Amino acid sequence: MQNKPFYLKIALPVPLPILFDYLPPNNYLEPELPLPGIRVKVPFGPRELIGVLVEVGEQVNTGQEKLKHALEFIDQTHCLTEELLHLCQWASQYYRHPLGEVISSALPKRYRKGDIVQLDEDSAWVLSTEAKGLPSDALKRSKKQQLLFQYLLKNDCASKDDCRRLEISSATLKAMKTKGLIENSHSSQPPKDNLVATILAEKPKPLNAEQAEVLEKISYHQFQCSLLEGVTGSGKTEVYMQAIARALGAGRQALVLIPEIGLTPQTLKRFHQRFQVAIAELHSRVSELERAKNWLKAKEGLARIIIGTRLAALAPTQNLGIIIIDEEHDASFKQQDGFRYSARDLSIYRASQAKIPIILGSATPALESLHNAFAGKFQHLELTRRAGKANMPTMQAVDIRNTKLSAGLSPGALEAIRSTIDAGRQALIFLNRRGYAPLLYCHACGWNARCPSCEMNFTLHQNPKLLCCHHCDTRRPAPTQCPACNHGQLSYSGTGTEQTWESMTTLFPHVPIFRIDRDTTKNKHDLGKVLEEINRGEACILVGTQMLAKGHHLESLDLVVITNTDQGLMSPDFKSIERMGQLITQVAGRAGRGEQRGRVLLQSYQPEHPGLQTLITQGYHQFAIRLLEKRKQAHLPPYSYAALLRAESKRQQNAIELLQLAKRVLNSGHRKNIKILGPLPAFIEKVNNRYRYQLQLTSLNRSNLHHGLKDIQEVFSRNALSKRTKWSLDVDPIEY
DNA sequence: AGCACGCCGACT
DNA sequence: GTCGGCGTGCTC
Repeated sequence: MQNKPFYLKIALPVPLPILFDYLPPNNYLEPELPLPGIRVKVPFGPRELIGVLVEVGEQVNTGQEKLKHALEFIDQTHCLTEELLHLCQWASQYYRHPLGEVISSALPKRYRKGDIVQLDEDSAWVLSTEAKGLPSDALKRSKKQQLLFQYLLKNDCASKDDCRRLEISSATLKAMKTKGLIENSHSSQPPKDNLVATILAEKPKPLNAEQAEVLEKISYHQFQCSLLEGVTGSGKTEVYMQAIARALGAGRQALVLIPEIGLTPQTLKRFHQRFQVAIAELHSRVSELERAKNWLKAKEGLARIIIGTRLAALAPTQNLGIIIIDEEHDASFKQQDGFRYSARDLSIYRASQAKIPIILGSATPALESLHNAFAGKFQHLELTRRAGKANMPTMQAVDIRNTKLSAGLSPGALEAIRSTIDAGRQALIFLNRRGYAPLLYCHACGWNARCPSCEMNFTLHQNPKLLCCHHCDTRRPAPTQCPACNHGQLSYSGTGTEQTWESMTTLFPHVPIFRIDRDTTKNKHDLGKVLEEINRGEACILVGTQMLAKGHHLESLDLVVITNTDQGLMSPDFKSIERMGQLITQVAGRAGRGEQRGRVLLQSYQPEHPGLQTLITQGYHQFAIRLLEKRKQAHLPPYSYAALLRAESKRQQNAIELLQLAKRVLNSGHRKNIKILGPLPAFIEKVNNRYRYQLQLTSLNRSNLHHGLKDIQEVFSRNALSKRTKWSLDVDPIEY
């Protein structure tokens, strides 16, 4: 028995920036103190909650009379590893978010509910005695059955992962089981050593000189952050995989983060084909149970590669050896609500703590990353050549001033599309606008269709004929006459994907036209199917939004037309031009991946815009250097630290007043070195009947800003208005 | 965040 | 008379 009384300091999933003190459970008589990281069930007001033990203390911060006994310890050993608990604590501080909620978002739902998750005995398939006697070509009538049969003749058993890699479906397994050819074996997998032969399922591809040089610069025995800047198609993935292989060879695990959109079956297939180690997937498409199991496999070190989206940045590991962040500039690495963390930045900190290498890869690095590379904080690695015979596409601005556009396309662009089709190749029309037209109005009285809850224009959709608000979910039937003056005809202006698609079918009646946007690819399989169809290589025209911009390999694509290039040049958000450059470069990267040189046309009303010109003539890297120079002059990130305080309320005044309060807090405190901008209305001021305002804070001194944020939170915690008004803090925002 | 408590308006 | 609107306060 313990000779001193002790108290449990517990993080609970409530939005309060404190730990709660509890007495140990009544029946707790163990001689040992409980370990931080275990889950605890506790009474909390009128309800019961699952929390995580963060500390065992001898003092309490509250009156003794308030103390309650915890109900029970759920775990025997830690649920959150020490490393992960530390990471959560750091993130809670850095992003000014309550620890309990940070921890809660690190845990899979099953764990949050207090479930005990168990791994089933790793079931593997073996041949039945009967099947062992069959001749080796016995199953030649079924390709997949034959494949597994042959595999099992050579190897004794096939695990789930093996089946997955061989692309054996559950239907095939079921069929073979019914026929009595295979059976389940509960013998656990043979322990694998770390010889390259047992890690790799296929030979690595030969590297070109650049790739080999880059790979040699990764060091494995210390913290090292490398920015791998490689043009699209330069073979970054191959570098990742070979770097991962080295970490695995040293008996360690690898964590791979990929943007939401890039996590396609094809990407996963490449990893499964290359490695014959257990791979745990962690992303929102994995079921809750499976996610909990994969999480546990990662924690136990059973999964050697953990691959997933942003949420995998908080996956537990046993002995992590390397982290890869693919497409590190991608916005999906930043959580945009609740605990607003950057999976990239969190991972960099994680790597530094674990003393391991981390690779940030992108063809279009974020300005912060480039800045860090130039400043020597990151190792800057470059891949400048496309693998194989592919060349970089040529880019060209098309002046559309005083030009008659049809379906948003200039005569020159149409001509280019026609000749691409005539040559039997494919063309992509890129426009970032779903629907038929972004504006429906009355030519007679000037009425226009507006969403009543957002005060933004409705987008006209034609099939089905609806007015849709792209900011909230409001949709309603499109009127056929003017609701204001009863004029019989309504007009529309602007062009969306639906309209472009329609015009293309009229202009090119014998050419297949594919529209690819959120409306046409509702479920995940749709996109895969269309891409498969496209990659058969026949001449066709694609009309698509951002969905098409990233990651997909389009072998026969020669021409890309970007119709509304200027969109990114006019936004008040200083980051929007950076995003525009990234998007254009990424879309352009879709073209000319085959042997044909690709061509990109950028339609613009300001073709002489210096930023656009730099991008076109000198490429993304020079474009980025130019933008960095401008940011430096304006003391904007990455040359200063930024945070955004957002407030929203049905009452406009509440949102504004709360931000004014925050402003007063900063002004009256000793936080002289924080620049305050606002309260300003958000880019879209009203969404869903709620007014949104923001206060933009920047400082040359991070700790100064940090303390300012603390002051604001401190005042808010004692303020009534802050309870009536929804507000949030965003450290290192990516959207303003 | 939840959940209880408490104080006002329009209903069977 | 009560049902339920949400403003306020508390959670070890």
